[in-house]
Amino acid sequence: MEGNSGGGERGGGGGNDVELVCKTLQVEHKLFYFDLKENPRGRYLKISEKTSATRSTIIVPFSGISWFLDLFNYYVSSDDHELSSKELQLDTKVFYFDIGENRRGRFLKVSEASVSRNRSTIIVPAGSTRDEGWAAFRDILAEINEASMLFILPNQQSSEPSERLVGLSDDVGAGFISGHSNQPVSASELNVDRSVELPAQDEINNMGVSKVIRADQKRFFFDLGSNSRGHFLRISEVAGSDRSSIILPLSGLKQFHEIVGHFVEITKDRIEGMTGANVRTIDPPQR
DNA sequence: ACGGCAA
Repeated sequence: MEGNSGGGERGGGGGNDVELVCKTLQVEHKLFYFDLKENPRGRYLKISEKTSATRSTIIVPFSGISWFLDLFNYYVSSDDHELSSKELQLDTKVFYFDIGENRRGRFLKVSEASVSRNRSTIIVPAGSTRDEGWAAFRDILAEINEASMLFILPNQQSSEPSERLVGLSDDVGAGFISGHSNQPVSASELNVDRSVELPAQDEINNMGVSKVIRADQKRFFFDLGSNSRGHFLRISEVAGSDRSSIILPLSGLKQFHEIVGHFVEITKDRIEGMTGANVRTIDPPQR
């Protein structure tokens, strides 16, 4: 997309990265490009704002896409002028969302700040009626978020530690993790020793929330835990004396939920009438 | 076709 003529980009410019999804949106006289891209390091969403004279780009880590969607939903659906600024921290990057207004109207400024690069910013006009500029932007994010699920790999979250979600400055909706309650996890803690597997059985410090479900002959245990590298959900399949687990960093939990919802949706005529009646809360495991 | 941000 974006008329990459000549192929001059190389060495970190992302010019050779594979484009998975490309969309454009015009809001007033601005053109926004949304490119979901992939390279050997992982996936990311590039959002560019193009006017006749200028171009500005932000790079959203894959794990941040659904947070962007939620934040735009917040700015679209919240009432009038009680909108506050928000911060979204994604490992090494922080995104700042700020409302502004001038004689051309209201706008949402989204700034990306990272240690290595200059701050870059895009500005999304609210639009004249019902925030339709923001709503259209939100709709594109929703489409990309939806489409990204079709590309996701089982390893996506845990294989991309640089995209680990750290926290959000403020609660803006039911789906948000409140990063300031309990013990916020610092980025430095999360970045320690990336080469090691996330948890070990004996360093699990459970947080008192466990569930078990029975499906046919299998039992699945869901346990929250944490270690020096952060919080995670462990899902264990237990059959006889064998137990195998997957470890899901909390940064991946939201997308995990959305993907499960996707499969519930497309299989709903086959699972109709199967309730969650055999789900019960159990005592937390002892260490 | 605007034009914001902010170095």
